[in-house]
Amino acid sequence: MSSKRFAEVIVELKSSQVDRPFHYEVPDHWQQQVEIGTRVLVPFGPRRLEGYIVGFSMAAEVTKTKPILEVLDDEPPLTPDLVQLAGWLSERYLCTTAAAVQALLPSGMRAKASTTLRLADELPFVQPGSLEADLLQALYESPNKTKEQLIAERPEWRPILRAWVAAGILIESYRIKQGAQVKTITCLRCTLDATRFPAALEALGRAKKQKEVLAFLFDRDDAVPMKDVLSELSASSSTLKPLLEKGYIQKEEQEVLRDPYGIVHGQKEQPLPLTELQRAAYDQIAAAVDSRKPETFLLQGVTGSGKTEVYLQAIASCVAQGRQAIMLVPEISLTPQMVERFKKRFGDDVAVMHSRLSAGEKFDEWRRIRQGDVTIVVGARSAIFAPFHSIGLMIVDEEHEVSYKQDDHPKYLAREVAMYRARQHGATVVLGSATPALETRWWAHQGQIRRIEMSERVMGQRLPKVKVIDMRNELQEGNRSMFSTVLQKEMEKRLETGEQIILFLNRRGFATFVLCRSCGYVARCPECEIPLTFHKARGLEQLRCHYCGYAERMPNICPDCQGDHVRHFGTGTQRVEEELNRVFPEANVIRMDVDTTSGKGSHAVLLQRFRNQEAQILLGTQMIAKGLDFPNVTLVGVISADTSLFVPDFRAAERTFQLLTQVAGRAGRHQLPGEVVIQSYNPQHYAVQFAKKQEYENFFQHEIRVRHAVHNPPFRELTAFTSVNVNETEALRIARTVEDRLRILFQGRDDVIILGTSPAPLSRLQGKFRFNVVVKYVRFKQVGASIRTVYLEAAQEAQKAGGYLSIDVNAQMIL
DNA sequence: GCGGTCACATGA
DNA sequence: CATGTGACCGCG
Repeated sequence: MSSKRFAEVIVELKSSQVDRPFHYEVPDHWQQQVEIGTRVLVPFGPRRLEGYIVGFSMAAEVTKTKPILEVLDDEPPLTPDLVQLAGWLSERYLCTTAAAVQALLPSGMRAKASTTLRLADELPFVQPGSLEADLLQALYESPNKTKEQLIAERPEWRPILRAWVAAGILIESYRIKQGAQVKTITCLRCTLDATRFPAALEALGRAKKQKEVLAFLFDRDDAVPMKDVLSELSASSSTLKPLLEKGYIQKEEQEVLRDPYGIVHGQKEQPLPLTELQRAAYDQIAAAVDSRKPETFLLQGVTGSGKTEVYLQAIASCVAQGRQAIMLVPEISLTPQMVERFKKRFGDDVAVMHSRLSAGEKFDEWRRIRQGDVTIVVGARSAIFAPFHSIGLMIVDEEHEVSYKQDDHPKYLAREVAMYRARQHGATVVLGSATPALETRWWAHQGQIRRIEMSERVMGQRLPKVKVIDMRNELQEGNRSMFSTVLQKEMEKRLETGEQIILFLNRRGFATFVLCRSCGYVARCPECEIPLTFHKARGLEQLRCHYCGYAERMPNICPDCQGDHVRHFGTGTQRVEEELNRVFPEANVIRMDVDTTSGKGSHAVLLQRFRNQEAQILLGTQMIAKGLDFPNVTLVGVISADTSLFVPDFRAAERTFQLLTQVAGRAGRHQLPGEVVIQSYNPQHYAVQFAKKQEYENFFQHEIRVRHAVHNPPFRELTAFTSVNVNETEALRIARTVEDRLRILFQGRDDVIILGTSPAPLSRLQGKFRFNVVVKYVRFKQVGASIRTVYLEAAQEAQKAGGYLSIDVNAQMIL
């Protein structure tokens, strides 16, 4: 045998102190089974931990070692390229390798090792009434309790347990419990062959039902699910018992995959004919996939230009080459209709991945991918980690969406992960949007990305007419309603003709805060300092904090000046609904917001009702802005374009433009011409003006100059440190430490700008103080190592101070 | 991340 | 000195 190899294992602990490989001996009987990516159970100090093999080293390099205790899977969960990806994630987003590994595997993958205890023959002598006596009694009474359970019950038993194990009074053994279980169903099989079957049937005598069951199973070659047998023959399980006892039939467990969507039966849908523009886009993408060289496209197509059909056909051509494809969509647009479209085109070659699946369902979809049962994945952000072995194409639809940035560690950006995997696999990335992220459009301008434009709508419909209403004039003219005269008139028209209306409430940031019109008092959450929002449920007027859930009654008089002019201000969907009921009492309204769509599937139900024309007006927030397509909608109203413009965020203009453009795109996608009314107190703002004309390119030209002037993306990348602590001075101190160290490290570097310590826009969340330090730099490669050092050191100090420090590399939003 | 251990305070 | 408590050490 060649010289012994030792496994380098990353243990499942998310602490920077242990974020390095540890060496373990591979027992001979596992030599064949372990490879890079294998999940193992290893001894780690006094504990047993799950870990992943990330490499091997030779004996000479190893100083200390213990043997691997267990190999946890038949097939390694991670492929070597995923191990490499985990390494990259940890470097790019400054997280531990363990955290990266966890992000790229389905939740529920984690196994739990538990320790069982058995009393040896020799019993300990214990003082009656002592801790030891209690423990001994517990061990007798519930011998199946694990060591972990006992310690959780009475922590003071821990040292006794340790002593008894050392003295040989207790014998430990461990058991592994998989997180998500492989689901099995019980099946029945006839054990008899043709020679013994007649005799057995005879022997059953007058047991008619038993004979039926036996004959039924004898006719089948395969095992049949028990519940099918019972329902088919309308037998009960008691019929089976004698057959099992006689050994004529046997039970066996068969693995099944949970399939949350089911297989779509019937004819697979055929590809649709492509327009000239679609054909041109398809040809370029398919050629890139063929070339097997990594390449990224920006597919910039106006709403209704038919991007999805291009995606579908590009995926088909990729799959035809024996390679796999990943399609990312924003979580919100991962609707049943969307999934159905893929299932209809590709049948059961498709796996679906999103956050609303149960842990078991996720695990099973993941296994279908890993085992090669499917070639296509449709999913939200994390689907970019699908464990395919040869990816040909990755599509990021609506690539500008903020939801492509993960909000906890590792705070990855799906678009970047796609581009990294493309380099690993020689794959093509397609970033699709009508309103691309400014960065993406800029990279296309610079030539790093190839841009394909689709500027015409497939059906040749005209873009909707957009009117911008200056709300300041309305107020001057004495219209105190939230609907301008124009919007109200247009709505009346639609209600008469029976056409439908979508009302969009741009509620980002400041919603319905409560303000005293006499003294300016604003009701805030005592914990978070965030303006409370007004809610009305079952006649009860309440103020609630959107971040921590705090609630109080709506005050009648101002707590500050005792005046009686306290009003809720801004506009929430509920208030618009009330106003609608007042102005148009005969109209049916469907309201969609967090309150009405919390239940599972309620989102889809409401949309279906609107589609069935059970209501003339659909009223909602961002969640109705995209992906919707209703033939009978001819009017879209935006109550106020302003709210998102004044969010303290450099992307506010971009977001507002994108939102307004998307919303406007909802109108008139079919035969009927569409109209859009945007109300604003700042109608002259360029984001509003360019959205009105649906001019992305002009908006881009304008905004890019703004970004350049103030050194914001795409000219610099932003990384944000957030120091969090219940103690304000400590939070501030850590943030200042970060700032000071960064200033020292980057002294004299004009490619780096440090924005000093400032209270975070959400300065108090859940009773904790938050301070931000933001670094702007040109190339992460040139600053990453320094930022990492500062982060690791300061994070440790923050922990000592009872708080924590988090980091967001390439932050999309500073919160 | 966390169990073990060590240094030190507290109390009789 | 026994016992409790908090910091920190090191895991292969």
